[in-house]
Amino acid sequence: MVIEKDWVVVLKALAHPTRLRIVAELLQSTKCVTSMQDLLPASQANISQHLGILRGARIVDFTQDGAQRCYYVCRPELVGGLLDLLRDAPAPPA
Amino acid sequence: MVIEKDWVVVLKALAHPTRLRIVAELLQSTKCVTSMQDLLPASQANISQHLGILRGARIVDFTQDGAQRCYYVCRPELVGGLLDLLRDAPAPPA
DNA sequence: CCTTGGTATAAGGATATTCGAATATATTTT
DNA sequence: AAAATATATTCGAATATCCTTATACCAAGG
Repeated sequence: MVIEKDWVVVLKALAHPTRLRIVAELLQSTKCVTSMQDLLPASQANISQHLGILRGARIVDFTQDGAQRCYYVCRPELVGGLLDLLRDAPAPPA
Repeated sequence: MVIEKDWVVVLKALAHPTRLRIVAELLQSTKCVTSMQDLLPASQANISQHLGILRGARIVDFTQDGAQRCYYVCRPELVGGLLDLLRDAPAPPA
């Protein structure tokens, strides 16, 4: 199997607790940065930094709505599928 | 959705080109460290370190066969599923 | 027991991530 | 235009990751 460099970028972007929570929330519904502050224990600057990383991995994108940016997961099948697999993965045999 | 800390450990373990190649190879067939050296551009020590990380994430395990350790993916549905998703994921809309 | 082949670990320096603090930019409201 | 709101960026320090080198461990054969 050929490993694409892009895959590592995606995995690295998701391999952080805050970013994984962000995409999980965004899968439920699109959200602006301010409303994410109410859901996550992170500062505005930090959330914005994480969103920049997720955007760099082309996992999320946004639509501008006045001063707000409405973020959404731009590859929902991929991200949703990954979360499903992780949720349903049986614990490894001890 | 509740984000398990374990998920991040798994994602982090896979978010490295060498480790992703290791698990892709191990999905094909179990392999010992020496034979992985022929497949990957990495030193024995480095491969061993990566295997240690993958083992810490409970992604791989091994059976001892004399002096050799026969590594295998201990959660093939999870790892195989992740690779399938990445392979089939449509490029994000430009 | 000594050597050899297979694998793991320790130590170290280089590089990358992470997060807070401060600042910048853009948009709306007054 | 000034103030307030929403978001992004820059900088720096703490921390983590990565890889190389050297060394240790362990099992089998002689």
